[in-house]
Amino acid sequence: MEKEAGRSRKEKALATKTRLYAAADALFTQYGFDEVSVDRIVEEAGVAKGTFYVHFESRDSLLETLISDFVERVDVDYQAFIDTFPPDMPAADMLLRLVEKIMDVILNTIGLARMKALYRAQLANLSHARTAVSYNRMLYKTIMEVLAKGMRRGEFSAELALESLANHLILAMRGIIYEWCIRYPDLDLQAQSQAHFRIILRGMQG
Amino acid sequence: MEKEAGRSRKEKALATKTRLYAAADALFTQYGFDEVSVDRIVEEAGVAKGTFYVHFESRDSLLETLISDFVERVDVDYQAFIDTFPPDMPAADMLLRLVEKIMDVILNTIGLARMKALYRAQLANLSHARTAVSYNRMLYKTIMEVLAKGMRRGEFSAELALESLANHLILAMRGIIYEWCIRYPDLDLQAQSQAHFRIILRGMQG
DNA sequence: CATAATAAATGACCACAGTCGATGACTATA
DNA sequence: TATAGTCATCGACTGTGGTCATTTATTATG
Repeated sequence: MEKEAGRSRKEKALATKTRLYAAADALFTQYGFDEVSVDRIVEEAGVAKGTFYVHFESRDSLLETLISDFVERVDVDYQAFIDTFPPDMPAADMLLRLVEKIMDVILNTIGLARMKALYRAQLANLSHARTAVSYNRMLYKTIMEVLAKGMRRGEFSAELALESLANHLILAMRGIIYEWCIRYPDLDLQAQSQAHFRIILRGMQG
Repeated sequence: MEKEAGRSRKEKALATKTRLYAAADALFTQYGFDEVSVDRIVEEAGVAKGTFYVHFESRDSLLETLISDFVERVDVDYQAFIDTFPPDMPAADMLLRLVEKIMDVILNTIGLARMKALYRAQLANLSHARTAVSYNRMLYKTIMEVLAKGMRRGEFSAELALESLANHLILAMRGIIYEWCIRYPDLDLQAQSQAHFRIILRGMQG
């Protein structure tokens, strides 16, 4: 009885959270991100406003979760993408192609509005530790793999640690994307990212 | 009469705007940035709320202006700082020292809160074209100068245009600062920026 | 000088994010 | 079964950024 009943209570709570999540997801997709209020979400989910804040820290944090989930789902493709390259392709070239692919996804699937909202939410966050790092762990892993391959072939300077290199690349990507967000439409994301990464990869080579 | 009277009207308007600006500046400095509401600002300035929006597009835009002005005032130093270097110092070293100085100012003078607020405001902006680019024109000019010196000495690859190089450096700086903002306190701004710029500058060398 | 045009200033108003004490359905214990 | 405790839920409430029709003071025109 203890477990049965206990689960039932938590189950209901989880169901409520899921309803809120689903409602928000649907509304955000249908309308913009700035167009959907918490009031509208709770109305759609059929719960009171206070309930929202039982399950989510804030509107921004829900937004962050939604987008992170979305991005994570997309991220899975990258590994498969890398596997289509000829094995003798230089790691630097692989990374350039990977960056091109990522920017393509950002341009055509994620979009400016979502990206801006995500970056803004992350800046608003006070307890970011988890989210900011984890939302593209998959990507990080993929980059590491390519770097390791290049390292084995002696394509990169041995002075720098693998993780350090990966961090620099991720950091650079975020930098370019941020710049794109605040300068749109004056910055060509593809051209700029390719040029920037060519410089960075050159600087990493042995 | 036309000019006299006309000026009088605009003078009053300007005086009101200045009062708002000064009140906001004082309040923002005294309390945090997130702690000061428009209501509080207009109360301090002794005007109605609507008046605020006659003179400023939004709270964020005022914030942006305030911080930009602050940053611009600080920027002036950089030129003088550069001039203290021995003339034969490699341009790359100069830039590394410059970056160190800038990050020092960000860490010890501007601070995390202001920086976060600025970056968030820029992401919220819809008509960014001017601000985002202009708020560190002085810095841009300084970097260009150092780059030009290095270029003349053949320290950088001739393939890349001067402006393009400067843009990459500015972009990288913003990227690191953004990363610092969202990962604080897990990221050492000085160490990370030095390492990152070493890579980039290496990638730019001929 | 009277009157029309202009634009700065106003403050009631709105929608919104987020809070918190109250409520009552469920669970654990006797 | 009775009782005490817990916790998801509620919704009225607060403070916020931003709007807008209206008022008020100044300038241009007859």
